[in-house]
Amino acid sequence: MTAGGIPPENDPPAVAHWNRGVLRSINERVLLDRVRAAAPISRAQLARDTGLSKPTVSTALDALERAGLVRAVGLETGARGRAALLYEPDPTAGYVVGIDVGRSWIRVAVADLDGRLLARQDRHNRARTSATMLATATDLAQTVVADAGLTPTAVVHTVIGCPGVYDRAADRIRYAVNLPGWGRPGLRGRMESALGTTVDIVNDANLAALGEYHSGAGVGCPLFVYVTVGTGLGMGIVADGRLFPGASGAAGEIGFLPLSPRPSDRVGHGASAPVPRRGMLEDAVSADAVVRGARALGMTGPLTAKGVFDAARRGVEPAAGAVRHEAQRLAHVVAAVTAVLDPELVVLGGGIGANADLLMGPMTAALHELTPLRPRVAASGLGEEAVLLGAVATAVSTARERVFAHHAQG
Amino acid sequence: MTAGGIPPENDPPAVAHWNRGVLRSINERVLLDRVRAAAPISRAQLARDTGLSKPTVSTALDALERAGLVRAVGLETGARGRAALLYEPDPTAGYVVGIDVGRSWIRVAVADLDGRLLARQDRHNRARTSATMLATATDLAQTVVADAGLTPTAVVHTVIGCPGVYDRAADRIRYAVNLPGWGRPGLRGRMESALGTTVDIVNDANLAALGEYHSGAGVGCPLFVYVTVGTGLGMGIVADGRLFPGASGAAGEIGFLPLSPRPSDRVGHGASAPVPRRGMLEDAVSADAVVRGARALGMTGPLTAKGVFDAARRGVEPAAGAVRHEAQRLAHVVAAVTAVLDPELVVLGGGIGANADLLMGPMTAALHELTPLRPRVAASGLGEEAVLLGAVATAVSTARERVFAHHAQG
DNA sequence: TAGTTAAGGAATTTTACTTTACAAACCGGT
DNA sequence: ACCGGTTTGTAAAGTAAAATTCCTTAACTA
Repeated sequence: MTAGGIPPENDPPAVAHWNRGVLRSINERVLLDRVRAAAPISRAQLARDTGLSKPTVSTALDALERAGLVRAVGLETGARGRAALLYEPDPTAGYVVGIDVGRSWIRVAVADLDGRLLARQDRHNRARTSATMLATATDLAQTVVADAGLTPTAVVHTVIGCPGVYDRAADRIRYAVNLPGWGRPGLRGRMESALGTTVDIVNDANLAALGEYHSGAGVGCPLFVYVTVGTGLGMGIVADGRLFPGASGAAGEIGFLPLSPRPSDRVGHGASAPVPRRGMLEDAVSADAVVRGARALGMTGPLTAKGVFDAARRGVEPAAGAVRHEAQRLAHVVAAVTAVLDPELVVLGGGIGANADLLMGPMTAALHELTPLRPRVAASGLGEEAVLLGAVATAVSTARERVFAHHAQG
Repeated sequence: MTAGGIPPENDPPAVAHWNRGVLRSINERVLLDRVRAAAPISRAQLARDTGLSKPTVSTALDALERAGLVRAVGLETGARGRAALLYEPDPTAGYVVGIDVGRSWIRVAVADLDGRLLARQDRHNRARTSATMLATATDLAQTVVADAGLTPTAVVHTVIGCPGVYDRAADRIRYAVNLPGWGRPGLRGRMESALGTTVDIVNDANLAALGEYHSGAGVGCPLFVYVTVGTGLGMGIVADGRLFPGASGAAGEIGFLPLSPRPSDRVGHGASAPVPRRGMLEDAVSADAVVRGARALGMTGPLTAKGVFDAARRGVEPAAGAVRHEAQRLAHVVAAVTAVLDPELVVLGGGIGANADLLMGPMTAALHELTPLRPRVAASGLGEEAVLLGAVATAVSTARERVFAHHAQG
């Protein structure tokens, strides 16, 4: 009959069934968002806020209540007319797990859909292989879920933060130099079957950035970057509340920033490179560099970056000099990022955020000499908690989507 | 009665009039997009593609046709059954003007809503004041509109590309060092009253990036940057087809990239700066730097960047060396951008794009030594036309939105 | 206790979609 | 030339969901 032997199934419509109750879903979504934003709130107020009619609000809210997404919370009394029934989002509609797999600590937290932490535990990360680290994390997660009095099936979603760039297509982590075996493919699938939830794996600096956006120094900021300096150098970019991941998830990997050619333009003769040597800025800015700088200025003995900062705080001059130099180098990093991205705000985390009292002043001064662009600069509001809180916040967002989608379609 | 003397106007609904025919608008929008994507196309095919029913498609398409947004274009004959009436977007529903105010040329083009150029003119930019430049541009625009046989009122929107960063809030251009008087506030208002259309003012590198996205080397690419090197250094970032403007519109101003500290970490004593001198990479990479490099390698006489490239193409060794050095420096710029943004593609324009045959090889080789990230690198597909075509393409997008919105709401 | 004000809900109308049915138009074959 | 097969476009009927209108209920106020 037709060309092929098998009658070709109609191509799936470019717009999947727009008309079967989609408007209803949209309205329910709008109402749920509004309840989240202005809880506790009455049906009548919702109608005024959204422009929907009262009957529509009522039926939609009934549906949301039956689905367990919102719940009545009390009566608004004291005003003139009839008392209003107030509603709020039901945080027990689902729970999430956030995990921070750091180089020395593994932290796990459980939260409800409001983002309230119900339980958490930290454990020293002594494992040095991918398998044991994964086992520690899942074990800890199960413990914490039990601590919160939840069954594992109540958990809707898990977000794991770790160093490196997770390549979703290949299901493996790239550029995670310090975690042996961590680059083996299939990580996500293993985590999902071990935890019994969906799992997202996200770079730790990116999660920290999202954490600062949701509850730290970057709350509500439409475009900011989170820069962390510690063992290495990392950055997360948050634009309009969402991560800017780059084409392969590697946006913000400023450890790969190259060292620029000398400003003096005196090129050598022939093939002698005008670039002094190839290398990454990471070596020049990370915690080790602070120690190296302090040694070069005459400090002796067993030194750590923290020790140098503490000494500088006590007024020890070589340490203070090393700190000033670190501020200079950091200013270069921030200036480079600023020239490319033009963020409104730069949040400093990691070791830098912890020593912002010393670094911020000279850093901003150096920055102002380097570029006419003037982003606000602030210290992290969450400190070491940033990654974990970011994981939880991201998981909550995803879980909210999923719970609503399940109600609307399933 | 209520608290305040003036009864407070109800807050505008958070969701602006969801009620009145929203679903209809959405469907009409979907249909119009589909007609644009697959013209010429029949009502029956539209129904199949969108998942809407045939009657719905018919009534919506009637509305679009009455509004002048689509038009019947012929009959599909030769197939099995009844001949189908075919529709296409009506490009005469509105027209746009694109203007490229460059340092030496002012270019103007008029296009219809399909983006087809109807007329264009270029004129040498001899003006050196803001006022005369503006007068030249508006004069040229009016001429070109007349050339196209249009009345000025047929033009819906104008987009102007120029150096610098347009600050929408302050209505003035910042960082446009080479255009005296161009930073005076009120530019947009003056242009709008002079041209009788709405006007957008956009950085020229950003427009070139959009041009490459719509019809150049970056067609359909979800994340790419356009880097232009000429008198200065500029960049535009396109993510998901839209410009990434940054917090103040200055994203991509890589002329402000700082020169990094020396990689050798030997900090000096006391306050002697570890940063050799403050300065911007722009000086080290722009066209002038090519000439300086060539002189340093022994070339004499009156030199231009173009001359150096031509000489290198003829095999003159000092020139070839200068080009290699330029490629090295350019690789540093690209590596820095890549570390921050992780683009899928880097499009090279301006003088670099014109000499991609010489630069691309050594540039990518140097890039691969600087970073493990490997963005694709390509030469501009539009050359000197990029800014103008980008202005037109952007104006077409805005005009399409506006024309449809006018039909849906007005 | 009566009056005022606002909330919630029922009945009705409006809008805009789908389904079903059908006439019109085109092709190919006899 | 004409007829069956096939597809397009439209008309009529049916349905989902929202708006409008109107009414009851509940709380505070005088």
